[in-house]
Amino acid sequence: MTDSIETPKGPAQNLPVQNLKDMADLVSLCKRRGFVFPSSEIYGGINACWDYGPLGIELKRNVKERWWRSMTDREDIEGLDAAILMHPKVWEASGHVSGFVDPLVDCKKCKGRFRADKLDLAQCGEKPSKKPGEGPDCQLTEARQFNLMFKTHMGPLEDSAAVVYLRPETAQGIYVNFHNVQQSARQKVPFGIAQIGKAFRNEITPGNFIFRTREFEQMEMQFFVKPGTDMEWFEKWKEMRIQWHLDNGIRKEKLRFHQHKDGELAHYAKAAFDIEYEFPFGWQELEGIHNRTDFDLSRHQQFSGKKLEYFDEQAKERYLPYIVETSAGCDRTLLVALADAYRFDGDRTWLALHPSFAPYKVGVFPLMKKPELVEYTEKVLGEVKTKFRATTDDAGSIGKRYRRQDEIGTPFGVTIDYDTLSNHTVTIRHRDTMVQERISVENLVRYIEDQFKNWNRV
RNA sequence: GCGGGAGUAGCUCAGUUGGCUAGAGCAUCAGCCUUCCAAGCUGAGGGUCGCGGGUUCGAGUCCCGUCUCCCGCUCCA
Repeated sequence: MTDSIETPKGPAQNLPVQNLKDMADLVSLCKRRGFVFPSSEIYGGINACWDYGPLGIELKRNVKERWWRSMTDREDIEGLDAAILMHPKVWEASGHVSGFVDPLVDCKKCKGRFRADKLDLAQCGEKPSKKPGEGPDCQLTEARQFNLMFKTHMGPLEDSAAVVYLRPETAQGIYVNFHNVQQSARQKVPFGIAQIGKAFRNEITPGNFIFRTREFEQMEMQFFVKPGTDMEWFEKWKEMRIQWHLDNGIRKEKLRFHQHKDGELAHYAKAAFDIEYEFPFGWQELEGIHNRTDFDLSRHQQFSGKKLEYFDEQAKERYLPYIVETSAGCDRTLLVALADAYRFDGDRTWLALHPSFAPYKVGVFPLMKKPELVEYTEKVLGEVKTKFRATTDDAGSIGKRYRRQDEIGTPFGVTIDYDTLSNHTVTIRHRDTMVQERISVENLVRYIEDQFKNWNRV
């Protein structure tokens, strides 16, 4: 900017920057600063349930907004918000009633737990050369069924006829609305339907903070394509999805694809890739891209008795579209944003969040708590707020206030001092570099806008 | 569900062989000081010591029960 007047001395710090090593540090920061709290904490908490606090919900809304725009800004994608409670037959058709059940056995000797239907692939905890149950000391329990769907009752009477499930995935809401959306939005195949919503799974072992919880939010997009073009679209969406994460500022070396081999493929999938992120607790799935073929539509066609075929006017042919699915965990995307942004240089902790994720974009402060400076601060804050979510703080030293904002990932600090009163310039401080510049109040908003446009993760 | 670990302030902990009104640091809040990078000064708020029972003149401390959380074991958003 041409109106840059001077660059005051930055702090003489050149400490090596560390990234997140221990999830406990992030959990602690999240609680301390109001991103994520343990659910029902005053009652001792409840396993693997978490509440989003004031900053957490802003971050989450930003994640969802960015995903939603990336999808529905496209002419060939429509939005949807289906109900969590669906007709019970949906889950029979989807295969969840019969297939979403894991029979498990425990070994009392080696304390291992195995899937009863996959004992052949497992090994005894004490004698790896043997299969569970075949070692000398194995003491396997009876197989027990774990259905991963939450069940409840529709209506006040707990009559078995009225059993309904909390949806274990949002995708089915899209499939059953395929015709409604296609016709009302006058879409032609290929096109997609995007949805963000809660899903519920009675996981056997949840954990790792908000990584695996029993109640979670998915961001799913189901793309309906002509059979035969499915693999082409599959490849396209794979690339687009990983690019999205890169555009969010996630470090490239922390992301990778994991291809599902034949044994790993879900019952519905012809091809599947996971986008994995390297968390402190290892490489874990962040998003899945699946070629679900016509499995879902054909099953719903079969179970509902309703034709779900699409008539292609141009080719004059009728077919059941294939589906390419992109299914991202909202909470996981948020966790990746936080985990990837965590920085510590031995002294200062900050979140190098992408500006579009940051709960606050700007903090505006009086250099000191003096009436004339506070007054001017209010004025600037009001101006900045017309364009960005912004906050202020006048408690403690200016350095302390910078640190507070660093910890919650606010990209810019703007400070009003006595010179501001006479020449209407302010100091603007960059979160990641701590570099300061002097610019005029007049150009402040435009300057920040430009910075965001050309944002590069440090 | 099984095994292991842990519950004292928002966080990290101290609390003697059972014994004064349960403490400290950090954090928070109020004020002071400070013209640009935390940790300066004064003060304040905050705990039925996870919960229930028992032993005792007296329990954070001993005994019994119970709950919850954390870490592993199969989970694919």
